Amino acid sequence: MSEEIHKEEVHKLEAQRRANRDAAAALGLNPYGSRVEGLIANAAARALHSDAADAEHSAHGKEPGFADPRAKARVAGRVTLLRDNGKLIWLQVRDATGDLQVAVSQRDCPSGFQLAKLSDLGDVIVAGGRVMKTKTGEVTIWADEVLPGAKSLTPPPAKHEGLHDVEIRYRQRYVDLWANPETLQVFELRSRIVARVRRLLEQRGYLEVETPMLQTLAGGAAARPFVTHMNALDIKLFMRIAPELYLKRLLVGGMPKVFEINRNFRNEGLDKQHNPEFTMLEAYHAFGDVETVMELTESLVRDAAMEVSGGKGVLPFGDLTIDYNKPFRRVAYGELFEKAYGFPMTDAGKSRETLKKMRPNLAAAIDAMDPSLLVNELFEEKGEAQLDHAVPTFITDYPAAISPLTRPKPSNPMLADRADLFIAGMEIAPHYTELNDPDVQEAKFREQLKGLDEGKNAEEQTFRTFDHDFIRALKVGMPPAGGMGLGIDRLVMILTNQRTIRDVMLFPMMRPEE
RNA sequence: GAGGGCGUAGCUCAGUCGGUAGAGCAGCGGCCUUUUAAGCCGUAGGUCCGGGGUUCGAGUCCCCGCGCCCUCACCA
Repeated sequence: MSEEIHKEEVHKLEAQRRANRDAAAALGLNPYGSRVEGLIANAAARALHSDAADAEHSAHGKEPGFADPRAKARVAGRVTLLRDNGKLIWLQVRDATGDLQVAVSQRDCPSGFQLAKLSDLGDVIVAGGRVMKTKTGEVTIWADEVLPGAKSLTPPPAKHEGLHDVEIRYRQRYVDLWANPETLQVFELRSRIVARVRRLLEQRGYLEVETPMLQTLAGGAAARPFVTHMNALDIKLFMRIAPELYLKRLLVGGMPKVFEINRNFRNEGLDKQHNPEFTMLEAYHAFGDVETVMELTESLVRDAAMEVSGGKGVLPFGDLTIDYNKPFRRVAYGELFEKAYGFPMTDAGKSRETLKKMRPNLAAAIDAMDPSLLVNELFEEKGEAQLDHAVPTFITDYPAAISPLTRPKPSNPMLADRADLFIAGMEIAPHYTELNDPDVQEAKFREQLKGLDEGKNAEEQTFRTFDHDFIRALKVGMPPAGGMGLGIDRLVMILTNQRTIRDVMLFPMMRPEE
């Protein structure tokens, strides 16, 4: 590409920045910087300020042989404000810990002053000098050095507005992160939440493992997988939809407590709570049951809430104030059902009538429907709505008929040993007493496959397959176990008060540009 | 998948009834050594998302398309 053609296409604002960059280079400075020793964060530099040292400097600064007691600091960041007063330039420099003012005086720092004159908003610079306070009380580095970090050829978003355009925020997260400090804060919290979850699991003796993300069969959940191909073996592969069946194999092998925090991939729609790749914690506890893992989840969520709230355990989510200190509420599925409809879910006749009234055009289909399925239709319509969104709540005792991969309750085989945690109306974690009888599991697999012959499309046929190796593993003998799955993205949403999953994912799925 | 909203300067946004394209910030030139959304003087900047149509005339009205957002539906 010829230089002239290239220049013709360059936006005027970029051309001006290129000219400033080249002028800095002409001063003998590398506009893209190099290694710098002794950098500290802006927050740390700010903390070095001392009023006493300032006072001593103003009292005796002009005396010969004066030893300046003010701390020195060297910081680096983006230029977010730039006020040129002629022979004194004020800069605001932003790093991950916040903004800090830097003053560059022509008299006190002639070489840095030359560079400051050539700086543009958005440039990365390094500044060092004494930490002092201006007469208006702003902690400031009075520069004795200014060095280039990286030239920004791109004009930044409006300095006080920040970047509003959500599409640019997601597509160019690198701009969003520095231009909108709230964005960086969410992802710092996310990192701390995940670290805290991991630490608690380790403290409780869970071993962190990594199981295949590329699988020859995509099992462990009912979802459409992404399909890919492996050249070396010339085989079809699936991106995993869940790690469940591999983690259970590890229980068979004798690992007593395992967990994995990693990505799942589901080839389904996108909305405020769904992204095609998302992060899931799954944990399994041999010789535990649904109660064991409910207690685990409650501890994990409370612990993470403490981390985010600075120990208070109370956090806002939209209009709600959610208190994580109290024991999470537990409500039986049947209880919510009865509260919503005024009759027990065992009353199949009334259930059928009620559903027909709600969906008069589907009356024929409803007549043919299995009672437990129509109960669940009704439940999803009004049952979950009975929950208080401000109170973290486990829904327990799901009907066994809608929980095919869960053990029935020993005390009542119509109910399943399953509980789902809801916070703010969002389902964030299911819990199960896991099935470990190979014959029962095999029968469930066959039942799932059978349903496919009627009505389901060919695409679904291709990925609903029978996992023979998993049955083989269960035949070796898997201890009884409790298992749970926690949607990390949704947990982060709730704890950081973000309304959409995209705001807690650094690079959410977007349609490609052009 | 259905419905609705949005797309205008680098950024944030106005744009009335269809009548020559606007502001603030950023930029450029000038002045200024304690500014705080610095100030003052001057100045430049547009594929109005793309394509077609109606009209004497379209940012504005109509049609098609693209992207994003919202609501609903689908989805263990």
